[in-house]
Amino acid sequence: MKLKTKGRYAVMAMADLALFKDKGPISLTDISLRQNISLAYLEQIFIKLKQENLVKSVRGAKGGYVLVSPPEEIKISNIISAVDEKIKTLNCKKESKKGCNNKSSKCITHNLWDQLDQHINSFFEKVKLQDLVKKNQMIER
Amino acid sequence: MKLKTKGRYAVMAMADLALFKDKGPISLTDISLRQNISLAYLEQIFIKLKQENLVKSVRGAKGGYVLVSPPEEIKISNIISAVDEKIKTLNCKKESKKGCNNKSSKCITHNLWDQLDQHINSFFEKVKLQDLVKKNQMIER
DNA sequence: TTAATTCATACTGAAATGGTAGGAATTCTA
DNA sequence: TAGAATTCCTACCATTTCAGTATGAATTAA
Repeated sequence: MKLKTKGRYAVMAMADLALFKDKGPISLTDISLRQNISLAYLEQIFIKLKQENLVKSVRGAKGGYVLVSPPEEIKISNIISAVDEKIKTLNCKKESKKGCNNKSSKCITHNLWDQLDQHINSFFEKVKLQDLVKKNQMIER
Repeated sequence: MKLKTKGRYAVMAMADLALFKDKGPISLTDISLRQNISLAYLEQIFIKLKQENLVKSVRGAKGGYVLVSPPEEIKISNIISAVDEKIKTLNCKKESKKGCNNKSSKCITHNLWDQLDQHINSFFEKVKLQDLVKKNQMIER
């Protein structure tokens, strides 16, 4: 079970934005350099973050991205789900795939995976962007 | 973030074993039919479960597999890790890959992922095989 | 002896992942 | 007003990983 890079990078980039939130729009070039993530890839990620209204963009030279809300209001779950990292450890319910839809309704482990999903989601719900940056506040620059 | 089939199937198969634990060795053919998992795939899975001493095998006709410990002593975490579903949402620490090993030691989100891993693992630690089967006890035969 | 099983290993098709590439649109600034 | 710095958009692509198949043993109960 692994997180995908998109989810990770999204959180890292958002944390970066939070860290530098008083410096006006932050360009993806900057984030790319600081976090060591390919620019083109970041662009794709930010399209989604923008669609979900987590960031807003400023186009043109001196442009970049800005957080829409203060870091203490942004949940990690928002970020992860924005780049569609589904926390869905199992695709059981809907699709009558192998492994579920046994003779007798739900498969034995169905509830387990449901609970796991909830468990993970609740973790991401609890943690805010602010929690990530407060320790790193003055580390760079 | 998704669980892989190997982990899922392993838990399902173990639950099946637990459900029929008083019937002597259970063949993979049976499990395959009941849980609707390919036999050959189950074989691979059980090699690992055996290596980790979660099941023991009885070879030859009328053979099959038996749980080594009672279901109330088997943690889901044991099963999952046996088939090497690593709960390692990030490969940050060791390999100096992109995303970590920034200029300044750990990446901003490093701790987050560590905590996530712990969170998930603790879930799997808490749940025992017995918890899965008790509700299904007498459902099939 | 034969059928039912576990054991072992190699192979494979398809899908997902983790990006690149290229160019267009926008806007600040010199 | 030109050019540089940016976001925006979309297509493409190379690996890797996944989820299994396939094959052929070795073992043992009946």
